[in-house]
Amino acid sequence: MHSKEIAGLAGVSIRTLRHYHQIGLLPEPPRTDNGYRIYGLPHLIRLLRIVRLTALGISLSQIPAFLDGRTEMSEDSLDALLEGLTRQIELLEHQRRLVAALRDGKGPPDMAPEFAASLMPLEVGREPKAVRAGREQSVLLSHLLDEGQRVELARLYDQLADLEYGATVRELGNRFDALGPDSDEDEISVLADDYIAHLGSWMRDFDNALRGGRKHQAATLLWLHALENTNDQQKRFLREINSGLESKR
Amino acid sequence: MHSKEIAGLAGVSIRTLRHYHQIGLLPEPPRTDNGYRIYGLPHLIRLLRIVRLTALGISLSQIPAFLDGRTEMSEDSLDALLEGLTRQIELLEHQRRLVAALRDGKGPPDMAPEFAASLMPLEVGREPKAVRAGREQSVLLSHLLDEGQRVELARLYDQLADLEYGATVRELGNRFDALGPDSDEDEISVLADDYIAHLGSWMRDFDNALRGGRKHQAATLLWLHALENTNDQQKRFLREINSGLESKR
DNA sequence: CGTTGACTCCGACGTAACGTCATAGTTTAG
DNA sequence: CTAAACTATGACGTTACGTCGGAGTCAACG
Repeated sequence: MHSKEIAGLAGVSIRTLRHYHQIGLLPEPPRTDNGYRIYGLPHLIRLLRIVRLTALGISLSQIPAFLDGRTEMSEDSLDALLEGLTRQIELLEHQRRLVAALRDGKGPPDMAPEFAASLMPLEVGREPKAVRAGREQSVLLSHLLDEGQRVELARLYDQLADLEYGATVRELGNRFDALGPDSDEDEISVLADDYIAHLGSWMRDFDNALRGGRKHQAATLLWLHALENTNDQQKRFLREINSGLESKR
Repeated sequence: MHSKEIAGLAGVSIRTLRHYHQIGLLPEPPRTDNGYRIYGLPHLIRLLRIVRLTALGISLSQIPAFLDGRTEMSEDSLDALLEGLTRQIELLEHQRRLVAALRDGKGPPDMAPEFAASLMPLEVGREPKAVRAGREQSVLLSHLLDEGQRVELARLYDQLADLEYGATVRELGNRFDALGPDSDEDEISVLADDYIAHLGSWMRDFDNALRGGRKHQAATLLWLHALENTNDQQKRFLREINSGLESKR
C-alpha cells in the first residue's frame, strides 16, 4: 500500500500519517527505490488502532501506553478519561447556557446575563454617553460581584424599570444628562433634591449592596468611573447627592 | 494600577495581559519612567469585557468585532457560536458514551465496543497468538464496516459464544492452534471436516456479511491477514475449508 | 547601607495535532 | 510527450497563552 491508500482506508490525511511517523507513534515502513513508503497490513492495523483511540479523546502521547501496555486498560485511566470528558462537557454546556441566554435576552454580550436583561429598559431615551457609562458600570459590577450579589443588584435594577417608577426615573435621568455649563447651582440642587426624594431609599439599597469585603473595591471603582465620565456640573450634583444621603443617615 | 493589580481584578495572568497587548486586543497603557505599565479604568473595563467574551467561547480574533462593532450583537454570530458549541458538546458526549461503554464492558479499547464485548468469550483458552490475530481482525472490521454491519457481525460472534456451541467452538479453536509441523494431512482434513460440519453455515453467514461494496475490501484484507498470521499447516487448513465451502455452494 | 523579596520588563521557546505551502522528483494515462 | 496525479522533505502557521532566562526596580528590614 502507498501512502494515499492506507490513509484512505484509515480515514486520515497523509500529513497525519507523517505526523505519526515523526512522533514515533507509527513505525516507518520500508521504502521503494524512489523513496516511496510501502505499508503493510501491520501498519494499517496499528494505524486503525491509533485512529480509534484518538476518537475516544485520548491524546497521542498517551496512546503508546494504551497500545503497548499489555493487559486490558486499567480502569483508572478510563475513569480519568471519563472525568476529563465530563468536565469539558460541563464547561461547554455552561458556555452554551450563557450564549443562549444572551440570544434570547438580546442584551449586550459583555456583561452578566442577569444584568443585561435588567439594564436595557433603563437605557431607552438616555443620552448615548450615559448609556455607555451605565454599561461600563455594569461590566465592572459583573466581574467584581458574585452570583448572589449580582442577582440582588439585578432585582434593584428591575425595581427602577418598574412601571410606576419608570417614567420618573427616565425623566430624572434626562435631567441629569442635561446638566452642563448652562446649568446653575439652583438647577443642580433641585435635581439633587428630586433624586433623593424619589430614589433616596433605592440608592441606599444600592449602596448597601456594594459594601463589605470585596464589594468595597467595586464601590470605589464605580465612584472613580463616575468621576471620569461626568462634566463638572454633574460631578457637583453627584457630590451633593452623596452628602445629602450621608446627612440622612 | 500596575500589571498585577489589574490582572488580579480581572482574574487573568500577567502573561495573558501581555498577550492581549501583543495581538492588539488591549491598547498599551502609558508607562512610568522605568517602563512599568500604568493602567486606568478604561483598560480594566476593556479587559473585563474581553474576559467575559472569552468565557462565552468566543475566540480572541473575533472579539474586536463583538466589542467595537456598535449595535447589539447580530443574532447570526450568536447562533453560529451556539451551533459550534452544540457540535462540540455532541462530539464530546459521543466520546464519553464510547469510553463509558468500554469501562463497563471491559474489552480492548481499540475496537468497536460492540465487538469488544462479543469477542471476549471467544478468547478464553485460545493461544495468545490466536487471540492477538483475532483482535487484529476485529480492528480491521471495526473500521471497514459501518454500524449496521458491525452489529450484524457482533450478533454472529455472540452465536459462537452461545452455551451450546461454546465448548465445541473452543475445542475446534484449540485444535486449529495446535496445527503445526507435527500435523499430517489426515489431521488437517479431519479438522476441516469438523469445522464445516459444526460451523459451515455460520461461516457462510460470516462470509455473506462481508460481501458487496466496500465490504469486499474487508474480506480481502481479512484473508491477507490470515495468510500473514498462520503457519503452513494452518494455511493448508484454511484453503481446504475454503474449497469445502465453495463446493457446497 | 546592603540585601532580600516582590514586582516589572523583554524576548523567545514550548504546547497539540496537524494544515498548508513551497519545492522537487516519479509515475501513469492520454 | 505532456499533463495529471502521486510521492517526498522541510518549514512555517494555528490557539492562547505557560514557562524560562536574564535583567532592572522598588519597598522594607536589619
